Amino acid sequence: MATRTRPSWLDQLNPEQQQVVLHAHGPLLVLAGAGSGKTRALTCRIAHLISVRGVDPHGILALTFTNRAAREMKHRVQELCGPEADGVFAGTFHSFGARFLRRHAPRVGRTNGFTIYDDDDQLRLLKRLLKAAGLGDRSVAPAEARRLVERTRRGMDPDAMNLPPGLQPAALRTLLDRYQAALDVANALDFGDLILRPAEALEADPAFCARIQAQRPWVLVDEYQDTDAVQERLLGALAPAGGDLMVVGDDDQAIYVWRGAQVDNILGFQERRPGSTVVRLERNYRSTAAILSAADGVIGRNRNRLGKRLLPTLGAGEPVEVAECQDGRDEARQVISAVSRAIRTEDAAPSDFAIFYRTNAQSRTFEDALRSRGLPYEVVGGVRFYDRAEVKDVLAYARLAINRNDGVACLRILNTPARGIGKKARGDVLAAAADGSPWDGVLAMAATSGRAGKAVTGFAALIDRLAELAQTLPPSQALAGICDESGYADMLRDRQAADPTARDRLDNLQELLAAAADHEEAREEATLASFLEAAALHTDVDNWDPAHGRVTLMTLHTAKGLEFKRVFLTGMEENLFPLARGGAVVDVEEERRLAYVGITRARRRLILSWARRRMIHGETRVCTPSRFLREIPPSALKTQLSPVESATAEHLARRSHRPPPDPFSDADFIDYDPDYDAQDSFVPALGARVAHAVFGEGEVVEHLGGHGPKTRVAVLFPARGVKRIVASYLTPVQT
DNA sequence: GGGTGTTATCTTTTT
DNA sequence: GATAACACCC
Repeated sequence: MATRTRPSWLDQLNPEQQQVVLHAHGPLLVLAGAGSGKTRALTCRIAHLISVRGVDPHGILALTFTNRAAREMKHRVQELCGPEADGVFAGTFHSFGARFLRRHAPRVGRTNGFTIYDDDDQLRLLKRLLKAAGLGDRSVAPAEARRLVERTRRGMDPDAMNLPPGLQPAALRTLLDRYQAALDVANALDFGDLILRPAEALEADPAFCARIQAQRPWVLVDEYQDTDAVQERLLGALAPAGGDLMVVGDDDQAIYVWRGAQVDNILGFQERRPGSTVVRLERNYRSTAAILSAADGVIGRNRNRLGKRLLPTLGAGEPVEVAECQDGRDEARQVISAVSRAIRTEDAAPSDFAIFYRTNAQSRTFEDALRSRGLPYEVVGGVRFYDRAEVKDVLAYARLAINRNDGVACLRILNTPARGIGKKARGDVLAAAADGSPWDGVLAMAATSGRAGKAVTGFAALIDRLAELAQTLPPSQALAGICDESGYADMLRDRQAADPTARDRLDNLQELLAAAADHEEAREEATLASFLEAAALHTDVDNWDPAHGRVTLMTLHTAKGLEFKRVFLTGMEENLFPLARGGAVVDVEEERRLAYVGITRARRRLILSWARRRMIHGETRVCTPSRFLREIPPSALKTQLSPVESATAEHLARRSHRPPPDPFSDADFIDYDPDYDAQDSFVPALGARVAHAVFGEGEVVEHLGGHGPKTRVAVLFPARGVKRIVASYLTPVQT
């Protein structure tokens, strides 16, 4: 091997990081605790492959979950080895899938101009299909239908699912078929397709698959703990068993299990890829020892984890603080006062601060408080810019101009602004379309005389004119033309007197045009189509930049992967965090991992707040402090929690002093502590699908006795055989 | 057919 | 508290 000079940055890495960078060949699993420099190890490895081992950058594929993470990774590789890094593909799973499919569209029955249906598009389509199937009214909620679609994508069988009362497996199959057919007619693919279809295309043609593998033999995956079954399938196709696949993850930061991520991917990696190397990164370079102690105290309560240390490299730092507040407004007041005080007296900058919360609804009180104090702030997440109704409407015109068969787009703007195509005419259009696209219905209706026919003719002519714009003008000008020609901008202008939001909506359209202009700057060959794809795959955090110099407000989920000097973790109350649904906490361990993610974002200062009363769903509720507060070692806290709090959370305090059993002990049978999380356990029925964090998913084959959460059951795990387990260690698999 | 007002519903996290 | 579906009136 032609070894070039040993780069100086290699010496700045710790031995484990060096091991990652220098790893020669074969599968590599990196278990990286929070703040352990995993991105550094990842980027240095890529740089090392290129500049020392002489690997062709085009042979490197780095997959992440957000565009922001991908951009940052690429940027850092460029810093290390210069413009050579340009050849590396660093992108999200979805952007990789989209790019792959543009190139190989015919393999999945599409043309390369296919449209991407986002969540909202998917929901609208399902809603229409449900209505057409007579399941429209409350028997099957569209969101439920979407979950079922996603579940079948991950390989589940409708017959094995727990379906809502109004839906038979056969009806679900029909629905799925119609959904698929509608996507086919529309030349559209939904988010799930962007990953599933490439996997299927590769699996279907071994020679093709081998060619792709040879093109990009180096595959690196970040945040591996959040991959789902389909993503794992894609990775299986992209990297052969003994191939150079590197995955980096932290089972303690798995916060998307609710969305189908399977922690089993990371837990079972070594088994699936024999001969793999495992490296643990446990030295933390981000946070003070006090913050790490808090993080460790909380995550240590989880039973289902591989178990990692967080070794501090910094001093103890300031103790972690807990702020008790009277209500949500008081909480906002206290938090913002602390921010403002630190800026005044401690030379802190607004961008040092992050305010985290469990649900988006909590952001408002903080926004109000920040605004009245005149502090610059930025809310990241919530309603995505590209999900705002007016933005989606205008983009729907663009989509329809490019692709007349985009049914969701067509129906969305058929009568927006109002042009005389009401409920009746809309029904006629759909009837005329039959199994074809709604546009076929539009053309059929346009051929009729009468009032509706005339209106529809006008609509068809409008779309033809817009198509002309779309073909001849750059994206920003084409969109400007759409706002004008369609009458959409006029509609908003007319509404300004009556509707105070109309002004904001007009501003949003201006912002859309600006975003399109930015896109033109950034891409060599910017087209309206490429802008639409970027818009569909864009996330809110992609734009976030500490250089904006603002206080950052975001949910804990959005915070993953980021770090801040000073962090406020707010709403630390039972039922809010951990969040309860329908009166019960669904998965405490996942909530706890979320708390762990939040705590470990903080570099220097961490303040947790809780309110005695809080408005929830429009009514004031009395709250008790989160059990997670109790789980922080008292030695890491500035002030001890008051006795009142411990009285209200007595049972939580009691259980929190018991060490969790080791989930990896060799004992075939795991002992049960009745006080521990009893309220979160359930007793699965015979034949029920259940999940175990270590063994994965299985089926209950026998009841072995015991009562309530103590019930012991035998579970058949496809990969591991039959295990006898106490029910409380199992979670139901939603079907 | 369209626009307005009312009611009902449901509130998590998102590539 | 906010939004969406719904009913009613023009």
